[in-house]
This record gives sequence, structure tokens and C-alpha cells, in this order.
Amino acid sequence: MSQSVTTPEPITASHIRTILSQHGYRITSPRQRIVEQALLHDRPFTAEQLVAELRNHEDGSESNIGRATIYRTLEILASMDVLSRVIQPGGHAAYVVDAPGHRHHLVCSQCSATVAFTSCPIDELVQDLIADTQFQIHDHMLEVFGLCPECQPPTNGT
Amino acid sequence: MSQSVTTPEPITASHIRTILSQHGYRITSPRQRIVEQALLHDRPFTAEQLVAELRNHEDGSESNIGRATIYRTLEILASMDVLSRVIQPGGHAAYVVDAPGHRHHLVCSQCSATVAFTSCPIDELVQDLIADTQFQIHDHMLEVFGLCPECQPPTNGT
DNA sequence: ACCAATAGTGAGACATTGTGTCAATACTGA
DNA sequence: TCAGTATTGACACAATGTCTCACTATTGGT
Ligand SMILES: [Mn+2]
Ligand SMILES: [Mn+2]
Ligand SMILES: [Zn+2]
Ligand SMILES: [Zn+2]
Repeated sequence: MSQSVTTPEPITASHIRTILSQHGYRITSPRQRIVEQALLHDRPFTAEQLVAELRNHEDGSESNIGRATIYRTLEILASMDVLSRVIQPGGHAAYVVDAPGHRHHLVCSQCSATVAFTSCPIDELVQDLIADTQFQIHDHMLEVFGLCPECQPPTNGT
Repeated sequence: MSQSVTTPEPITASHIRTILSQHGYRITSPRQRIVEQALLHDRPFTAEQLVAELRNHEDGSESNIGRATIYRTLEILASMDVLSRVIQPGGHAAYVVDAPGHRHHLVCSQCSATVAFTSCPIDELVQDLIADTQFQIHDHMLEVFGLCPECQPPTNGT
């Protein structure tokens, strides 16, 4: 087996609290609820999805979390590499929970099953690009799309 | 100079008409105006940008083109590789005019200057991913972000 | 424990972006 | 020229994202 596939180490809500603190962010109740809700997902989820999920469930005791708060918090979590911003096949933005570090994702176009991988083939390319264009290169986005084994049409084995 | 950078061959409106025909699309007046407007751009532009630009200028003679038509046409052009869908640093979708073929883009985060390149470092990676995950891999998206020479802060050469 | 400073919140108005409908229109090939 | 049909555009609507601002809650210092 090559080095491509990452077995993600679990990341906990308390770990994320620590990271928030270290970055100077306050530990607030909405942020904690957002983090916990995000951690329930092992596939990409959209901001609006979380908005819906966090809208007071049957339990009328929970207060609502404002849409703006959710968008803001997701951005913060992404900036700290707790989440990754990914692009879904259709072109829409979503987030996935991630262990920290540089990751890319292989996403099933059908069911959104996601496999993170760490090998990044960009590094050598970047050197060429810098030499050719004189750009300073700060970032890149790479997403790979396909069909997971479950979603592949059965081969017609006559 | 390495092979990374593409000097784009010009693509003309009439060439695009041919491509449309070959794909079974009709040559309509709105499509021609959309194509011509798109060709004026050498940087990424959004669908809404075109909507605005095509909204009858001072010249009251031109009729309006519906928003839906513009979105539809851009998708068609992208599906024929006349345009590429790209993701801007902020995460928003845009299109760039392209010579046909497999391209990626290096985009300036500040001024959106764009350099297309053809070298794609994905191929070997894809083999590993297939072996490791059993996914069928159909597509990928790669964008590189940075600062073009013009937008780089001057080095403080004391 | 208390307090002052201030980061953070949420409601909602609003802006932007994208989709769906459908009668009317304009291409195209025959 | 004409019938068949792909395409249009207006518009309503859905979805997504941004902004504001008075109010609240967290935090570090005392
Ligand atoms: Mn990478
Ligand atoms: Mn490629
Ligand atoms: Zn799948
Ligand atoms: Zn620039």
C-alpha cells in the first residue's frame, strides 16, 4: 500500500477547545455546540446543513444559534485547520472535519464518501511555476472526484 | 524555462460557433453575445459579472438577456472546454476563457491575474489513490494561488 | 469572587447567487 | 418555406452568504 491514504486520528471537542484558546479565541457555548455538531460528520457538510441541524430540535430548551455565528465559526475552525474547506463535485463549498496538517480529499460524486490523503504532488510543480512566472505562491486547492466502491455500477460479469 | 506555462493560443468567436454546432447546439443571438462578452476577459469573471455587463448598456436597442440564459450558456461553454470553471481564492466560482484541453490556473489573490498551465502532477497520484481506495476517479480540481509580480510588496533592500 | 474591557452573539434585513417554470420565440434541417 | 423543437426571458423563488448593532458572556486581572 502506498503512502497516499491517511487513517485519520480522532480529534476531540476538548482538543478543539484547546486550539481555540491557543489562538486567542474565547470558548463560548455556541462555538462548543457548533464543534460538537461538526464532529458528528464524517463526510463533507455545508454551512447551511449545520444551520438546519442546530436549529432548536424538538427540545425547545436550546436557544437558537444565529446563522452568522455558524458561518463565522466555521471559517475560524477552517483557518485553524480543524476543518478543511472543500469543493463538492457540483462546485459548491463544504467543510470536512480533519486532523490538522496538509490534506487533500478524494470525494465520491454520488454519496460524498471522503478519503483524506496527505501526499501532495504540488511541491515540484510549484518550483517550476515560480521560476516561470515570478509569482509568490501561497496556497493551492486540490480535490479529486470519483466513485467509491459502493457506488460503482456492478460490472456485468457474464 | 520549464514546460509549465502555456502561451494561450487565441480562440475566436467564430471558432466557438463551430464548436457549438459540432456539439449540436444552435447558434443563437444571445449565445453569440455571451461568447463575445466572455472573450473580452483575460481574467476570471463570474456569471453575475456577465449578467451586469450584458444588461442593456446606454444603447437601449439591445434587448436584455435573461439571467438563466447566461448561467446556462456558461455551463455549456464550460462543458465544451471553451471556458474553465475555477475557484477564486475567496472560494467563489468563476470562469476563464481557455484554449481547449486540460488546464489548471495560477491566480493572483490580489488582482486575479491568471496564468494557465498544462502540467498536471495528478496522474501518478491517481494511480496510488485507485490502488489504495478502489475508487473510480473521474475528475479533479487544482488551483494555485499567490501574488503576481506586480502585486508583490517591494522588498526592503536597505 | 468581582469587574471592566471587549470578544462574541443573534435577529433579521439585506445582498448575492443560482434554479425552475412556462408561454412565446427563433433556429435548423428537410 | 415550414414544422418541429431547442432556446429564450421574465419572474418567482430558493439557497447561500454578508452586515449591522444593541445586547451578552467570557476572560484576565485584581
Ligand atoms: Mn497540497
Ligand atoms: Mn489536472
Ligand atoms: Zn459513493
Ligand atoms: Zn496580481
